[in-house]
Amino acid sequence: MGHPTILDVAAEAGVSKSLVSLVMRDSDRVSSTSRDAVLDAAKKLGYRPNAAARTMVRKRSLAIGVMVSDLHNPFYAEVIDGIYAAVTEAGYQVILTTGNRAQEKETLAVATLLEMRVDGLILTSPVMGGEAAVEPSLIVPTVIIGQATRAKGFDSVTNDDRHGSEMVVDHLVELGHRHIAHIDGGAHGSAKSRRTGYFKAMRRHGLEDEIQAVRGSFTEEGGRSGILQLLSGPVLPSAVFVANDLAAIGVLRVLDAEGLSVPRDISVVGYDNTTLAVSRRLGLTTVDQPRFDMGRVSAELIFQRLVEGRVTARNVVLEPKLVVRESTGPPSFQKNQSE
Amino acid sequence: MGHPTILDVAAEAGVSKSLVSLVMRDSDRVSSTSRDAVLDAAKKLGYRPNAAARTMVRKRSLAIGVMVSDLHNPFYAEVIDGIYAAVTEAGYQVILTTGNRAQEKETLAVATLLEMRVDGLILTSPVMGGEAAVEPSLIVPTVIIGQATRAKGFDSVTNDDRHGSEMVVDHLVELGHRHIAHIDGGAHGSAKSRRTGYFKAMRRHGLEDEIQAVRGSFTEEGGRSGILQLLSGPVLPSAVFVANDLAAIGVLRVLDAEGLSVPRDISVVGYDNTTLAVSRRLGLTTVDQPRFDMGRVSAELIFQRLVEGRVTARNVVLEPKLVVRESTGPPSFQKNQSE
DNA sequence: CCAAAATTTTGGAACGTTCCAACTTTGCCC
DNA sequence: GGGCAAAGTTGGAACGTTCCAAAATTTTGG
Repeated sequence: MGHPTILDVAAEAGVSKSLVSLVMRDSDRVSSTSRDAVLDAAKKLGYRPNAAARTMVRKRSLAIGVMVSDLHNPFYAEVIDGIYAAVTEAGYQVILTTGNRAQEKETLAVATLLEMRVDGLILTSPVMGGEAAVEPSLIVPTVIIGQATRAKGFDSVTNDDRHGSEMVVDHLVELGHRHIAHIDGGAHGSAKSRRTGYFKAMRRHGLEDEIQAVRGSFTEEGGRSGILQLLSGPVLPSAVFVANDLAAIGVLRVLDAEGLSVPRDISVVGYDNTTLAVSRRLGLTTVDQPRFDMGRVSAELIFQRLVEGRVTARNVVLEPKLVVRESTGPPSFQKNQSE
Repeated sequence: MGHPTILDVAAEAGVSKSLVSLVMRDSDRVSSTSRDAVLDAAKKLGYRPNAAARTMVRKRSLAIGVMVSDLHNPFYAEVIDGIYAAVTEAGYQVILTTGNRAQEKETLAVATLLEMRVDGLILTSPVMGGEAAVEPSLIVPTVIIGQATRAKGFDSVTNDDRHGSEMVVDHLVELGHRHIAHIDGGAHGSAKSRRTGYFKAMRRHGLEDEIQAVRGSFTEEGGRSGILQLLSGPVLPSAVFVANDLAAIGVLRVLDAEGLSVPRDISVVGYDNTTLAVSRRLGLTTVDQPRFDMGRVSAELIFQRLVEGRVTARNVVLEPKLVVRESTGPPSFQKNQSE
């Protein structure tokens, strides 16, 4: 036969099913005699509560569902750590699914979680965009990580991309750079904010004439094509701010092949502080998003709705942090003169 | 009110609950008139099946649970891709939990899956070891990935670590190396097999006198301490085979700091072919485990038990593949003379 | 147009748990 | 030692679905 049930345990222990249920839920209104008898019987039979039955009668699962957009990107691992921390502290469980960066699979992954009747839903940078989360959010508290949104009904947690970019420019200016180029991440939401931050900071430093932004993407290839475009221009910038670490790696590869030395000939900065950035030989100066906190806060937002009954949407923006490594340094004189 | 039920849909569509159930399960013995009416009603109400109720009455969940030991390690992402491929093809769903490399959290993660009544269980290199899987496997088909085991009752999928190591030594010998050292991965299961493969291949090439194995671990620090030990010896080996890529990165960092050039002064090989290995400037020669296939085969093993009724345990060993990059080359003459 | 066959639809039981109100037992106090 | 409160225990209803046997409807064929 299959799994033993609460009734099997009750029979074995010589008590009623209700009492077994109480013991399993750790009630304090059970005599220690009965408790021991029940626990012994449960152990003997290898009893394991049936979450499906519990979920059905309680009308909640005590589980938070997380749709991870891309398991290959180590960025999310730490976000999930933060989610786990807050969720388990609240006595809930975490269930993960993944959408593999494909819209249709994401929808499926979310559907799976909703059918399981998770009590809350966290979506990490869904490709399907904020809009697709509106429907789930009608049913269950929903948080989107990494995608600011004006859509009502659900919460979001992001880092301040604009400010992060400004910090990058500030850092480079402080080192003495003036001609600072930007390879952007495309039309994506946070790519746009990073680009805006770059523009804003350049202007603030009175460097509007030095602004040079080329189109790229959040991939290695995006960085590669961006830097090739810059290299083909009349003047090489003394520093490049690339939309993310992955693209920055593409830039470094090209510079390496061209025989240009970093940071002597040109400084390079990324964004995200992924493990790629700390890779050997040359550490990449980059911007660190508070990943753990982003996860933790997301879970907390859910419990605010679940426990405290909050109903108005909240968009939490966390501060990123500049991480200076060896890929940035003062500009060389030759470069400045060639201007 | 909360989620609409099958009864709400039935009332809306003017049919019985049984008919709604039939439509939801895509039965072909439903008139198209009724089908349309039901689907319209379901859409209008935003009906979503309740997996808990379904699981309870059907006594199976149509879900395969996967305990991922470490989300930070990109190694597992591709394994999970393989699992997804096979599982979704079979019409099942994948549910993930993670144990974060902590025995107690792993147990919890597995318990969560078992309480959800998953129909199959896949554990990726559990720290808790094979033994802890014996109990679950009594209840549900269980596969362990990355840990060969003689324990009965569950299946396992591993790569042939021993053979992989032999290929590394063969490659180095072919390049002309004789003094090949090994930094091992500790007492772990696959670390032992990799070590054994190294010994075996060295003997096969008549290089037993050149054998030099030092203790390390599957971490960057393990590689670092291992190479420092070798550097402090009287003679530097002309090649080092490190237990995994992460540790190999540690080795490269130290060599870099010491001003030693790879592969001119010394060749370095890793294991696992993680993204670390393809990182910029210097590609790491390493051994690629067929990760996708490991995942796919794991899922298939489960379905063999579930569908075909297989009961005897199977331990599948897949062939790894040597990936030659720039971190290996012929030994320099000086090094050989210094012998 | 009728009977038989085929197709479509239906209500009730079951799944394993929690909740609740009610029942039984124990402990306490005068 | 009797009464009362507190503590401990209990059975039945409910949760939302699937399964099943049976009922209702439609189609077929003579």
